[in-house]
Amino acid sequence: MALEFDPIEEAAENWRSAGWGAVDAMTAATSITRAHQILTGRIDAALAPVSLNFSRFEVLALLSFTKEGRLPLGKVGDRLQVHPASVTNTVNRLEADGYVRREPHPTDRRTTFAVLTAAGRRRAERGAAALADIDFGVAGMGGRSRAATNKAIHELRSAAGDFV
Amino acid sequence: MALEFDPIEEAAENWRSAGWGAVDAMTAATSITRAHQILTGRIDAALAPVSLNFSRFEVLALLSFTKEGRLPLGKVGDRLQVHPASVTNTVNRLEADGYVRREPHPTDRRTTFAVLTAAGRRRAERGAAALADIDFGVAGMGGRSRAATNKAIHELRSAAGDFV
DNA sequence: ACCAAATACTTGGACGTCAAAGTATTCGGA
DNA sequence: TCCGAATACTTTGACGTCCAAGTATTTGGT
Repeated sequence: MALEFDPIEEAAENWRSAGWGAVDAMTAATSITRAHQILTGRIDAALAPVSLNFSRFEVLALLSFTKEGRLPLGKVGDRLQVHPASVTNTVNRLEADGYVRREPHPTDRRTTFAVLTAAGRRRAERGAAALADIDFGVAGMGGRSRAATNKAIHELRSAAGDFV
Repeated sequence: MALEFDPIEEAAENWRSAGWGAVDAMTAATSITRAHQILTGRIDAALAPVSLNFSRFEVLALLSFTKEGRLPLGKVGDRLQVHPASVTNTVNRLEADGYVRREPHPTDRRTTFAVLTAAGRRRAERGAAALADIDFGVAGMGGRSRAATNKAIHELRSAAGDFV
């Protein structure tokens, strides 16, 4: 499975040879893509025994941080930065599993709340423990590297307009 | 769309308050996830006019770096680190668009080559130009940050057994 | 008060990814 | 030589994501 060489380094060499430019940018983009792939694999594996995946866990965690364990679906999408359709999908599944339930907004009938159930709150805690156990998938990355990554990506997110 | 605060920083605070631990790891994982989302969006948008996406472009680029513009499907998967089924899928699409064609291996009938066509080679070059134009999606990230990210993720990939 | 525009969510469709199973072929030890 | 194990790819199916369109409701300007 493991190659004898670093495939990203190899790609960078080829890129240079072809005179294609933006090599460091290409390397950064490819690295992030691969990192994401590694993390997703590890995280989903760690959450599977708790019958969650990262998206579902994120919703439960977000809800558990609110005062009342409830949030309009739209807010969930804003906070987690995912498409409204994805929120609907994720909440459907959480609701089917009994971790969340939908409730109408008392005055604005367009709005629906996702409300954490007791089971959902327990599930969020078990998920958090499972993720902490595997260091959120970044095992192998030193503390200094994590900080550097966070800082670098903070620049990217800022430039992308994630926040003011 | 843009929030008034950094949602990842917010999550870290909540995490800390809840006493959930591994906060820096959580932040790193979340950052990488978000970075990937930003890059994917930008890259796919840049490649759309060339009627490619990142996966398809990667295959064309990889083939164009080989001596004869051909590689067994399995090797493609190894190099790009994607599932065999994804390679089949991607090559199907490239073949339908006339950028690649399948050819049988002369001696091992289990093996199939993906062979770059002339149109495919041109398309790879246009794709590379389009990506260089947008700095592979990492615009906003300084050179120092890109290098730091590459180094940090190199650690992660190494620990994950990506190469020897 | 009215009605077009904005907002909130859901639905349906196109894709991409991976896992598991299926088919074909080659390898390697008894 | 034979046959089980390994290899290479495809197929099928479960998911997750986004976009575009559709429904319902509320806002806001006249």
